[in-house]
Parts: sequence; C-alpha cells; structure tokens
Amino acid sequence: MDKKPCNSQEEVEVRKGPWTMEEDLILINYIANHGEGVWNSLARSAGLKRTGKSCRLRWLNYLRPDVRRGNITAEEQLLIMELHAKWGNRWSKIAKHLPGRTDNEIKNYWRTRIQKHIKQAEAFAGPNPDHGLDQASTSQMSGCYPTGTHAVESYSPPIHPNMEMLFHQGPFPTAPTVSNDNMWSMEDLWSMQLLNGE
DNA sequence: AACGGCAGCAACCGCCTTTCG
DNA sequence: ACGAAAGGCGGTTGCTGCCGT
Repeated sequence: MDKKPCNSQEEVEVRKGPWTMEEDLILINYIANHGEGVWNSLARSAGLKRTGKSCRLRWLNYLRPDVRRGNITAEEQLLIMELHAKWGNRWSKIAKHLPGRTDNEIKNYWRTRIQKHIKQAEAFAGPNPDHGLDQASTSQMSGCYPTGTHAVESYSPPIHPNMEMLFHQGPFPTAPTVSNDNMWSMEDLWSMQLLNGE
C-alpha cells in the first residue's frame, strides 16, 4: 500500500501484524544476551524486520519475564478503578501500581469490561441524555469521577453508585476468561530461550 | 450444522515528551 | 539554544474465537 519503492539499500521491508514464535525467540534471546537498549538499533542488530517501537511493545506487553497476563483479580479491578478515578486514562501510570500488568492490558480491560458495565449501569439508572456515554471517550468518562485534585484518602465511590450495585451482583468475572491456550506459554518460550541462548 | 453478531485481545498509528548531539 | 531522533503514551483498528439464533 504505502510501501515506498525501495530506493535505498537500507530500506528493508518492515514486518507488521502478529509476531511469530521465531521472532519472539529472537527478541528474547537478543535481550537476554545484550539487554534492552536503543530499540531501533536493537531491532536491526537482532535481525528482526520490525520497527523498534514494535519490538519494544512486544517485549513490554508480552515477552518480559515478569509480565502477568490474564486473571485480573477483584483486588486489581478495584485498584484499577480507584486509580482511574484519580488519574483518568493514565494507563501507564496506573500500570505502575499493578506489578506485572501492562498499560495495554489495563487499557483493554477497562475498555472491554469495566466500561461496558458502567454503560449498563447508566442504562439501568435510566436514560440520561446529558451523559451521552456513547460519545464519551474514556478520557471523557474520567470526567465522571472526582479526578485530579481529589486524593485517594478522600476517595469516595470511584464509580457510579450503580456500579457498586453491579459489583454486589457480581458482574465482573473474578477470573476472566482470558486464556492463552492457543499460544505457547511464556514458560515454554523462556525455557526454549535458555536452551538456545545459554 | 451453518451463519451472524459480539466480545476480547494484540498490534499499529500518531502525537507528545524527553534526550542527545 | 536548537534540531533531530528515540521513547513513551493513549487511542484505534483488525483479527480471532465464542455464543446465540
């Protein structure tokens, strides 16, 4: 599509889309041996036809050994909502308070689960044209909360009262149906890396 | 059993900020 | 002090699998 007519010999084609197992292994191996560095040159040196950004994202969101995926606990849910009430869509900031969780995962979680339930709560409370949740982006949603100046100690319901009601009804899966069944586990990858690398 | 719609997740895109020369 | 490059972040999109009809 927007592929340039390759007029430079440095112009190697850039791969996009899902990462392959081989690419993952290359990246893991390279970082294990050389550590993280300048991502653009890392991608080149490792022989990956990916942008530095893509490598970084893959590493941070998926390949890091300390990354935890799936099974967001009820405690984590509450924390996410609490911090979101405080900071809005500052996902990376929120993620820092959830060890092993990535901003991307929290963002997805918020959008797919929590936001949905907020909508339901809104609907349950009755139509209110002023709220306009549909057009409310998540950032606007943060306006529903006592954001900014309110510190956590003054933290009162981070969510609509209806949300609390939903909580008691148990709308959130305490063990979300996230499953990695269809992919190799990180343990597999890391053990492979160990076999390959050292 | 097949089809259509929906939900969830991974990855990409573009903008903003930070760092380095 | 200025400009360029890289990193970081949030928003959005596309793909895949699941569920209901």
